[in-house]
Amino acid sequence: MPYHLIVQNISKYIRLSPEEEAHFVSLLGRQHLKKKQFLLQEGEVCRHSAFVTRGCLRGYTLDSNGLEHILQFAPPDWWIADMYSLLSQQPGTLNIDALEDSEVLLLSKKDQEQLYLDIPKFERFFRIITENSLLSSRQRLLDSLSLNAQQRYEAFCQRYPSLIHCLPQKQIAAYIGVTPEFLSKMRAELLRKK
Amino acid sequence: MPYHLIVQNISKYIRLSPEEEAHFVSLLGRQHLKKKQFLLQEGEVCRHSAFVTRGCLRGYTLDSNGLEHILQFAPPDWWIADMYSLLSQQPGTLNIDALEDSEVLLLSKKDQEQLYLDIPKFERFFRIITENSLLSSRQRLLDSLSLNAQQRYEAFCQRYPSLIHCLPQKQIAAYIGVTPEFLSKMRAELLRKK
DNA sequence: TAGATTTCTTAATCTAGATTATTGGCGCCA
DNA sequence: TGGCGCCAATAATCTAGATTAAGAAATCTA
Repeated sequence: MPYHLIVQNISKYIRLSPEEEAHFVSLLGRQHLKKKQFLLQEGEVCRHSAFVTRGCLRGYTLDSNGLEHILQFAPPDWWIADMYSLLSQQPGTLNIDALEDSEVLLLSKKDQEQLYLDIPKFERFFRIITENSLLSSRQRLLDSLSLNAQQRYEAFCQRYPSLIHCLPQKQIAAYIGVTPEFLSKMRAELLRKK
Repeated sequence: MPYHLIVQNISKYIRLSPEEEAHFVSLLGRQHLKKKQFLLQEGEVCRHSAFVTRGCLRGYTLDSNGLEHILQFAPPDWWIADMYSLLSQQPGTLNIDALEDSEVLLLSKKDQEQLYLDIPKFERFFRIITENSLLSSRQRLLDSLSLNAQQRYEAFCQRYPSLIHCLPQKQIAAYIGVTPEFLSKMRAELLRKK
């Protein structure tokens, strides 16, 4: 059963009766993704929120030069979606793919809207996780405005300690906003200091 | 009466009965701010959400070199707070001050929590405005990762057309993340092209 | 197992934007 | 009326990080 993780995730913020819990779980789809497989591609309309139960996904965009800019990594116990596209139901700009073989649970936009009406506690749940996302997004924006590349790398290491070793460096470089060459140089300098 | 603006803001997302509306309005405090006056300073605990009815506020942090980094401008009809501090009730890092003489309506954290219990529709309201904040925060993060200074300036002009003329250039420079000197140079180049 | 593909490193060169300094304009107010 | 403080413009110099290139190492694939 891959459901205990999501049930536990929700119970951090709201308390569901067994029936409510069963109803919620019945709405969830399940999808396996192979490494490099897309959950969502630029230009598509995002129709689901995804909750990761295994593996690791990433959300990124391509700029006009074809460079990848990573908005978010999603290891297990995290939610991921193209929020803009999900909310507006317009074609989005986010690509979401799997960095390794992964499994996600899917909640459709339609079911989510209905859930707000059937079990209003879910308004609270999604309000709180949206607040948390907002906090981390703002913190990252501040980091990108006020820290240099080395400080951003250190911040990344603190925030995602589990990912440093399992992720290829070019992914980390794209996340902190430098070229892989420059990250390599920084790492060499950090090593030399110790 | 400064209340019609906030009532109208809320009615975009939820429908309140006259009694609910009156109750909500009765919770609001009112504060006038002179130009340069602080609503909140670094190190304080943020105890209110503020809704701007007149003037313009800004939220910014100071980095280790004393440089200002502007997270948000808040013209009338916008909400502003140090979300991190408001949610955690820990001392925050945000400074919020008035760029011109302004008026805000204040909703205390305590009243906001109680409002969620008394009128659950407010869960929905704040979920939606938090979602919208998240969208704009992510978009700005992407801009800062993928656009150069000139493109960020153009994006700013599109997003805050009303502010371009009433704000001193150093505020705009701090927002888009360049020095005032460089903004001046870019503006000169843009003029030359036309 | 070889060959192909991707990842990481190092190094030389280049550039967007920072830093520092100087100037002039403009409002403020004693 | 003049002096003071703030703001914007310009220009010279400097630097963090990009770009380009090339080789070594690791991983995939047949």
